Amino acid sequence: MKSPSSKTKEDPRRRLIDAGLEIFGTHGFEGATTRMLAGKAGVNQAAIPYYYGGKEGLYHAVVAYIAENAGRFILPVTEKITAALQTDDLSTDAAVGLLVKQLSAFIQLVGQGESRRWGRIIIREQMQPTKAFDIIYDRVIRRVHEACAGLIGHILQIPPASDTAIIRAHSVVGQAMIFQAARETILRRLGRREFTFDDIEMIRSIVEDQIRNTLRHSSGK
Amino acid sequence: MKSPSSKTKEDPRRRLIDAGLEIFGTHGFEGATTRMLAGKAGVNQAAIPYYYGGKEGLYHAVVAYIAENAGRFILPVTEKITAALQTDDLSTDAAVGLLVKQLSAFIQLVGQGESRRWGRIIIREQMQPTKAFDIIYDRVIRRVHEACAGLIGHILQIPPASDTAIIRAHSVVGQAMIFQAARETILRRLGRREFTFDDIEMIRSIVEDQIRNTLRHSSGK
DNA sequence: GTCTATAGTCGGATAGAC
DNA sequence: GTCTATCCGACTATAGAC
Repeated sequence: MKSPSSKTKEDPRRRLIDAGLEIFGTHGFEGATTRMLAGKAGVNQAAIPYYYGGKEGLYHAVVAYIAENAGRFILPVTEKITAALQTDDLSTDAAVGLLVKQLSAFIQLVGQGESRRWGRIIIREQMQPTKAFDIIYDRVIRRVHEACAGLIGHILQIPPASDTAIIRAHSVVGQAMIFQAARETILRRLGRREFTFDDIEMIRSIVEDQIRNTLRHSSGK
Repeated sequence: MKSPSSKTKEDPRRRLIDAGLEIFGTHGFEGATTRMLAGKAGVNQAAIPYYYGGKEGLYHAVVAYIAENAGRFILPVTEKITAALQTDDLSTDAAVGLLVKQLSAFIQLVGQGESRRWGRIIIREQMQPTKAFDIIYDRVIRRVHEACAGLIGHILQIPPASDTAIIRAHSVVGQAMIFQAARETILRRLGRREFTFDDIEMIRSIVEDQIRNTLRHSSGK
């Protein structure tokens, strides 16, 4: 079974993206070499300039790929939140529930083994945004953060664009992100090589705990 | 005033460390070049192999320098905690207070402008530990985490080496670390180029809030 | 102790065969 | 569309003048 003019074995473009997730994640953009990338993908080194115009073009394609996949997973919840915030008859409990739901989705995303590959790319971009960061920031990160800040503003009855709401939103989202950024340290402390299902569930429940307890007992400050 | 045989203008070793903080922080170990490092330090490129045996030797020296400075700042509180945990007549309120104090020290450390330079180095090492990570892990990170897990174990009346205590400790410390890791994103959301004093104080108070509310209302789970 | 010069390797992109 | 071969610049480390 081989279609006439589509894929002979598998699209080299796709394989380069896959290799990029691994290699850029491990070595960073500067540390990655086109030879590593081509080797991992099982294609020729000259294929990178050919298909993506160069190393940087491949990198941008990789980040866009990450944005699309992460977005497909968590943006549905985000959109539900945006809609709920516009109805104006959203109870505090419901808002807290939505926040927990958004964070749970995020933790699930971060918890799955695959995220090890692309997570490092995103954390690096968070530390030092390049042109590639705009791609994922506009498509995913900003939307999720605005939704969370919106919910927090609603719960604490403060403006969603206030510094307080923004910083609290980062604090909440950060709790989940940290298990991505400090993954190796945490695993070292736990004496494991990989998170178990129970670990993920425990992280989820701790974050839920912190959301519920913190937001319930805080005045808007 | 110039001592007979010590420093002519300023120790080139010191200047290389200083350049290393900046350059390794910006480009990572692989992305940094000896020419960048030497240029920033205002010394000759050959000075790096001469003084530190090579690029990697300089990198290790930089990480050791970070460990020492960060340790000088936060380990005093850590040691106070370790001592308090051994007395066995530590009240829950006092334990919570110590945890807040440890985190406040950490946030202050992370909040100061200088941390922008070395913070990225440490985050990178957390994501992908190299030999250099052992230096700062053993001297600082492990101690702080063990102290925090100890306090949390005490407060929640669970073993300090349990997965729950360890993960909760990471969750708490992570809340502060995220303002380092996601610094650029948060500043982008806030529309600033640098954290203000008020920002740092707000972060500190939010973390304190979360510690007090979460640990007070949680059963050990 | 600090410099210049250079050796030897490896980087990304390109030319051109097939 | 995929390969080999290669250009040329940049890399780290070293040799040796001063």
